[in-house]
Amino acid sequence: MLTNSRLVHQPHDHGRCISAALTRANDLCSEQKVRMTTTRESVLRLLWQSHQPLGAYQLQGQLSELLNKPIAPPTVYRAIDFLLQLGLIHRIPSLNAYIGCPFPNSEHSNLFMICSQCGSAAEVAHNTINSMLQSASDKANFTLQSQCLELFGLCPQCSEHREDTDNEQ
Amino acid sequence: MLTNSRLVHQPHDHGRCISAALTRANDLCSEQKVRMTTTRESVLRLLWQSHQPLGAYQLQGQLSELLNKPIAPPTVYRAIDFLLQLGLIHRIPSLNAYIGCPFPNSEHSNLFMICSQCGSAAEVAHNTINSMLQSASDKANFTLQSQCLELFGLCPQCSEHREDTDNEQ
DNA sequence: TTATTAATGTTATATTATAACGTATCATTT
DNA sequence: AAATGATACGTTATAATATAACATTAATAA
Ligand SMILES: [Zn+2]
Ligand SMILES: [Zn+2]
Ligand SMILES: [Zn+2]
Ligand SMILES: [Zn+2]
Repeated sequence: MLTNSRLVHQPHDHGRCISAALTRANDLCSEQKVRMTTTRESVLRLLWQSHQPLGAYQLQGQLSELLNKPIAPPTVYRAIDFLLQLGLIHRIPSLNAYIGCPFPNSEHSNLFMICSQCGSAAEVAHNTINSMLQSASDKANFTLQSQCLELFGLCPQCSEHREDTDNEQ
Repeated sequence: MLTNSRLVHQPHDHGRCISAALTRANDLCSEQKVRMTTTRESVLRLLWQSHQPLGAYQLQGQLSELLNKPIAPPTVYRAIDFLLQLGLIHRIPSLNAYIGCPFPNSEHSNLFMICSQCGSAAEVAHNTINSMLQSASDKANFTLQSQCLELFGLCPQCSEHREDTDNEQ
């Protein structure tokens, strides 16, 4: 099992998250002979500012501020599409939002644990779950191509707070 | 494991799917002392016309035709919200679409196998997968509240056709 | 340089969903 | 039956998310 859950839900040197992500991205771009432009890198950087998924129009606003010029939706969506293609980010459909992928190279399951309180989202690559999904598909004669798994609940931090307030009552 | 996969992907007496769904719905409504109105029942019926999820505006068009009068979006969304609340239908976020739930009473996992060819969606309630997700959440100190699992690929029928055309090449 | 491709700018519009407020319908009590 | 209160629906406007189409600019190749 591969996960960034601890990082997401605990204080950490987040600068390293960001720079690691950017390094991975640049490497992947040279490898695939595609261009990491200013717009694209900025969008990726913004998505890595926090461990919370951002919507396209949130990105638009922040990008506009960052680059100090007006940015129209297509620009944002183009950058998003590019990053999605390369597997550097994911779309979280139930939130209409996007988030950086912590392990863009490895096979993984697109399983997210999304906190309904603070909005953070941790990604988990879980081999056992993956192979169960595969075998469930096989049994149903369903040719599995891709998947999108979203778990909603309370992250470790918000769970604790919730217990605290529960106890106070 | 509970699934409507066979029904969805094989020829069957679909009238029974529809009437069973409507009966379940009416029972649930009396039980919960809420009203199954014409609009609501029509929407549910439309969602059960096929085993393919429908978008809100597709529903709007079909509802308008069925009731022979103009229907505005809020009317559709109200019916959808009502049916979602009762657990009679599900929203499939990655499609922005809605589909009838084949087993609205039982505990289940909201796992869908969605055919990218024909658009059909089968629902699967898989205890083992559910408990794995629960234990993965536990391990991460994540308080699981709800989930939404979408598998994309080819349904049995479309898989066969695909093989056929593959062989022709 | 020139041609070619790739990326971005710009305008308009499609698609999905909700807010706000008025009207009608249903159920309950008098 | 009439009055009341609650629920559902009608109507208009608008928010939020996403894409189409075409012009312009920037990077790469010939
Ligand atoms: Zn971090
Ligand atoms: Zn949280
Ligand atoms: Zn059926
Ligand atoms: Zn199919």
